[in-house]
Order: sequence, then structure tokens, then C-alpha cells
Amino acid sequence: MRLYDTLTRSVLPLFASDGKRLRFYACGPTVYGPAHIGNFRTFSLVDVLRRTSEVAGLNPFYVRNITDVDDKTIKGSAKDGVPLTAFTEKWTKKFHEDCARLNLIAPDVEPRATTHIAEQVAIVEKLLAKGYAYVGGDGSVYYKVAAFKDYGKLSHFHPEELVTQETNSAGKANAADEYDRDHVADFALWKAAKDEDGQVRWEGPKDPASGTPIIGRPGWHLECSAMSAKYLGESFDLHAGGEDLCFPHHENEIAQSEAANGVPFARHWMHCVHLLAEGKKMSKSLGNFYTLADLLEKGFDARAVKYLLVSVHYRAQLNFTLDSVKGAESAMRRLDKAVNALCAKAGVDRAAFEGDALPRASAEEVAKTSFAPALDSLFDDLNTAAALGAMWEALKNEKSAADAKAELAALKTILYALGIQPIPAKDEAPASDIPEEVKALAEARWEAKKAKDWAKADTLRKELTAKGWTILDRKDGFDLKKN
RNA sequence: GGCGCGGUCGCCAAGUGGCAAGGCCGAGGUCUGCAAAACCUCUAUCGGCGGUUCGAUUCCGCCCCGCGCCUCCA
Repeated sequence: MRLYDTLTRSVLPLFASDGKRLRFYACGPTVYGPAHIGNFRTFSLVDVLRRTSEVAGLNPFYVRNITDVDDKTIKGSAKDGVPLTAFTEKWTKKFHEDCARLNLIAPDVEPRATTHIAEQVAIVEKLLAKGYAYVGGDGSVYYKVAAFKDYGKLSHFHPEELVTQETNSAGKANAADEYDRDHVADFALWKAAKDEDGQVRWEGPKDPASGTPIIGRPGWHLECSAMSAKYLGESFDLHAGGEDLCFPHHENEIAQSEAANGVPFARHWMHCVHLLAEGKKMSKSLGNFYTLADLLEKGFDARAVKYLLVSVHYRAQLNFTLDSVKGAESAMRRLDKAVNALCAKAGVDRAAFEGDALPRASAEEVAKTSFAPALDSLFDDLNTAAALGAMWEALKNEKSAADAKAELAALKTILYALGIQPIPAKDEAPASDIPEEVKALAEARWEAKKAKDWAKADTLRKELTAKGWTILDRKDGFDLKKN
């Protein structure tokens, strides 16, 4: 399979450099509150990468971190009056719940910053020893960007531009004077403890001048350098994240890791473009800021949200709207029917399709079916939109397909790679949820219908509609659906 | 200002130097008392202006519009 690489700005083959496993790292969430759907767009596409690379036979080994110490988590725990760990645990748990609802495969390793302090300190000491870091006037350790000649190679920024940059896109002054450092572009590796950090502090790298450890906490970028090296090696295959992380986060990771280790860091870089909500950047004041919980509360199905998130190519902007989630729900209901129809044609039980009884087709097997273009699209820079189009096209042609069972197994592979799940079309309310009164009305209508008393049947139907229920007739009876 | 992305049917969104995928919504039809479902059918010359070409939505140039990043936001 091929994937766009930010470093070289070109689509390159994706491969495991050790010939065994595709080792990749994705920047995970900072657990200070609920993740929003924008976060989940990135995580969903990394999930598609994880799944597709597996189908491609690349045997992925996936590491995604949890950032559990930074300004926001410290502030949040202080505000809640709970220890940092309790605070981050709570949000980590919520994050995992959302991931499960969105059918995201858990990473093979999910390391946390606070349990890898020693590894981070070691990097800072290496950088100090090699002259890539210095202790600033405030006692914090900073990275000396000028010492790293490749700085800017990922984001394609020139260091001199960063020097002259005095305002950001919002027209606000960059907080260049907030820290006591030599150069605007220099960034904190290790932050000296401050009062507002409370008990959040560790023994850090030794100050070369005094030989005593600097009490404080790790800087933002350090954890990813430390944990990727620990679990994937100093050089690994791929690093992924949201587009905003390209600079400065990933640029700084490269600077730290390559300076400290003297070997290339990640070979291939993937960045997922941000989504817009209702045509604008998500913000709480605009009322277009959605978490998964918000959407579930509005009655949407998480499976529809997932479909929508992966329905657009990851390098294109996605405009997330409530109307489009509705559309996605319709599509997923239709998908359910299509799956049922194909199961029936193949003589395979639906439960077997969902379970292990019907194995997924291998990439080679898929290639022999009408789903081949769908998988090809995924292999070509994770073109999920094209893959979905090809999937529907194939589904439309299934009537004429010769080997329905092979087609079904191929469909299973496509759905697995995309990580999408059909929504049962028949989602009538369980009998227990139907009020007696409604049941009685529905029964009465059924009797009227059998008696061919159409006027009465229609009146009863209207009454049920007024109460928020719809009758769906079958040949031998009826179902009730809540509106 | 620097770097980058994009403008394709009402909405979302693929794609190609030579008949413009797919999804949602909508319309018409078949079928059912009605309704729903199902099935069938239908809806675009691709931001603007030039250029290259036998031929451009696809390549080049300019312009217009939208968006992202430019120090802690996925």
C-alpha cells in the first residue's frame, strides 16, 4: 500500500523496514476533558491505517500515547480538587469508552507520560551532554533549535521565519517572552517546578552547573520521543497525528530524537486534516462543538458518526454537520439490508458473518471479487471516500455475482478495513418499551385492518402517530417504531 | 507576510487528457387497502479568464473565493 508522506510531500510505499512488523506511533489525546469529534476524526483514520495495513499484510504494531501531564491536566485536577492521577484516569476511561463505541482497535501499547519519566529525563541529559540543550534563566531546560541543522524539515518552515514571526494567524502576539530562553524557536524540554504545579513534580535531569537534579515536569514533546523509542525503537516506520501537530510538536520530536540518538526518527509521516463543524472551526461559542456524547444524546448512532468520519479522504477537510450524520445513518441502515441480502444469497447466517465462522477474505481473495476496487482505493493513500463508492457500486452489482460467499467474505474485509458497522435496519423498540396504551391501539388497528375497515384503521394509525409511534406492517403482523 | 490544502449535481464526495463513481435528500414508477419497506428509473459539462492540445473538469499561467498551520489545539 501507498501513503502520502509529509516529510517528502509525496505518496510513497508503506513498508516495514525490518521486514516483519510495521511499527507506527500516533499521538494520542491529552486527557483533560472529553475528546471531541475532531479528535476522533484523526483517531478514526489512524484506525483505518491500522486495519488496512493489517489487511495489506504489513503486520502493524501500533503505539498511541496518553498525555496525562501538561498545563491543562494540572489545572483541571486543581479545579476539581483531585490528584492529577485521579483526574486523568477519569478522562482516560471516558476516552476508551468513546473509542469502543467508534469501533477503534486499541493500540498494542498505550503508554502514559507520567509512567515514563525516567526515559524522558534520560533524553534531556543526553541532549544537555551533546550541547543541544541548555538551562534557561528560569531553571527550565530548553532545546537549542539553532544546534539542529535539519530543524523545519517536516513542516517545511525555515527557522529564520520563525524568528521574525511576531504574531500568529489570529493576529495575537506570540508569547515569545513567556519563558526565559535564548531564541524564540527554542522549546522547553523540562519545566522547572512552579507553585501552581502543586505536587506534580519529579526529579529531573541534573543541572550541568550544579550537578543537582532539576525538580519539575517534562515538556510537551518529550514523551513522544521517549515512548516511541522505548516501544518501537529509535528509528521506526511511521508516525501519525493531526495536522496541527506537524508544527511544532512533530518537528520538535524529530529535533529531540535525532539529536539525542544520532539516527533518523520516523521514516514516514501521516497527518490528518482537521474537520470543520457546520462550516466553521469548532468552538463552544458557535455551538458547533460536538463530543460523541453530545451526538449520542441527540439520538445519533455512534456507527453513523464513525461512517461519516471516515467517509472523506483524510487529507481533505471534512465538514461535519448534523444533517450529514443523519445521512450517514440512512446509509448504514441500507448497508445492513445489503449485508442481509448478500448473506441470504451466499447461504451464510448473519451471525456467522458477524462472528468468526465466516473468515475475512485475504487481500488476494478480495482481488478476485467485485470489491477489489474498494480495497485498491484503501491501499492507495487510504482513499476511504473512493473505497466507499466502490463498495456501494459492488453491492449494487451483487445480484449477478457468481460466488456470493467469496463476495461476502470480501465485503467483510472491506468493512473491517474501514472499521464501519451496519446499523440494524429493523430497530423496532423492544416490546417492553412499548406503552400498553400504544400496544392496544396497534392491536385495534390490526383488527380493523383485517376487517377491512380502512377508515377506522387510518384513524387509529393517526392516533398512534400523534403519540409518536409508527406502525410498520408485515405480511403477518406489524412492528412498532418510535418516531 | 511565509508554508500548504481546496473550489465537481440541493448536501456530502471520488475521479480521469476523450462518454463525470458513490452516498444522502428529492422526483417519477412498480408493488402492497393506506403508510412503510423493497425494487426500477431520473437529476452536473466540473469557480473565472487565457494558454497547450485533434480534444481539458483533468496539464500550464493569471485571477476570484474558502480553509488550515505559523509555539502547547487531533
